[in-house]
Amino acid sequence: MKITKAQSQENRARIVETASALFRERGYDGVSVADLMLAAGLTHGGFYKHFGSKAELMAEATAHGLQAKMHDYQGVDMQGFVNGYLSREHRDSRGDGCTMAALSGDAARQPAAVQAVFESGIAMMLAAVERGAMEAATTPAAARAQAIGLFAQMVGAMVLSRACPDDSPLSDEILDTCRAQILGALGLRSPAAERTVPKRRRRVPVVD
Amino acid sequence: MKITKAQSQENRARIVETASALFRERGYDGVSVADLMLAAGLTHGGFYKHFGSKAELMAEATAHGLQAKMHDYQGVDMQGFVNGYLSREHRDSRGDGCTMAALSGDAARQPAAVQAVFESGIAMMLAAVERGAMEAATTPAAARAQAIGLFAQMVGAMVLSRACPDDSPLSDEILDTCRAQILGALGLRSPAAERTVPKRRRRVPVVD
DNA sequence: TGTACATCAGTGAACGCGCGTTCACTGATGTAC
DNA sequence: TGTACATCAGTGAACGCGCGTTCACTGATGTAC
Repeated sequence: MKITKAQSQENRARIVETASALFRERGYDGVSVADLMLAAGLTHGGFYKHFGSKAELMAEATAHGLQAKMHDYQGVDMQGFVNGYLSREHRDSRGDGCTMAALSGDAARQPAAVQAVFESGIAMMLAAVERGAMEAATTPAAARAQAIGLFAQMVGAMVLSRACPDDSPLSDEILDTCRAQILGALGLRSPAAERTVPKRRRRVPVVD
Repeated sequence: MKITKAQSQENRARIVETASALFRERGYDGVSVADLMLAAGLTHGGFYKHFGSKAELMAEATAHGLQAKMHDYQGVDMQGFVNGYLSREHRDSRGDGCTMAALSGDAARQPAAVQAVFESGIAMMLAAVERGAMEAATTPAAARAQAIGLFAQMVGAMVLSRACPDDSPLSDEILDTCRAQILGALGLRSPAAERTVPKRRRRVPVVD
């Protein structure tokens, strides 16, 4: 029953990937070690040959999920990023989606190691959004502030829309409104149906 | 060992209030019925004299928490609301804070009854913010869109800042930046220390 | 108003169950010669 | 290149523990007369 070194590393990687998706779907506490190992095609006893504890895997799977998503976003422009992020598809497939939107709420109650992973994940994501916002911004500081504001709004919109029941009109409204608002602020357009999209109107400072 | 009707109702109310705070602090799954009843000063067996199941209490305690916070916000102006919401004190006291920021992430995995409570809570909150945004907005639709965008940003900022470890500079930066940005968008000022607060600069469309 | 008794909120032990983790065992791999 | 054997990833039963929920029991309340 011994296995090739390569096979073992493959198994380990599969456990991490499976855990990353399952944690996003069901939360850290919603996935047992036995559940996870079954989903990875192994028996639960072998888990501790790869990881010291479940908490250790939580940190590693979270880091993996954050980095994998960053990699997916390579080469995607701001318009595609915002449209994809604030889509119904993203809302309805937690296991494939953004780790921050899926697990930030849980992370606040997890060990410091998990929170440290989140912190660096947020920093990475903000740096990337900041780069995307640079063209429209006047200064680096303005680009960073805009990146933080935009990303906070995107995460908040996703979290709130997911807290609503299935087929909630409010859930859709939150996504659609935030998407239009963010694209408007970046000087971009929504490629999808032009809905009731109240753009933030520039207040005229002189007249009125 | 029988108790006055009034005493019993008081006990029930105390269970709901205690649960509301504990759920916000530790998440729905982080509070056991025994924990909760102990915190309410009772023994765990009596729980089922008041509630059919833990899930039933989850819905009721969530509704209570949402309504209690709405009541607290009565008569608070937008500036006070935004400053209080995006404060370190709010970030660091989950049990006393906004139910949406504390439990939206968990709600997505809870029974439909809990999600329905969240939906109406979000609707209530958005209606209130919408009223507060009306003065600065040009149309009702613009006020609603702004309310949704603002609130999503506030919730997202709180959730992300809480996912960071204690004493994280990034956690502070997220709160400070979003607070300044939102107050700026509403034409208000931050009363707290004027930090590295890059206000969103109005892009000049003609020159450059 | 006073007495007799049914009610039922609260108690605390007990239930079955799933959790994270441990452990003795297996047997193909990979190394030493 | 062939043989002998130590290694160790994977197995599956077992551990103690805490969970949500049930239940027989208690005894002051609140009602019926």
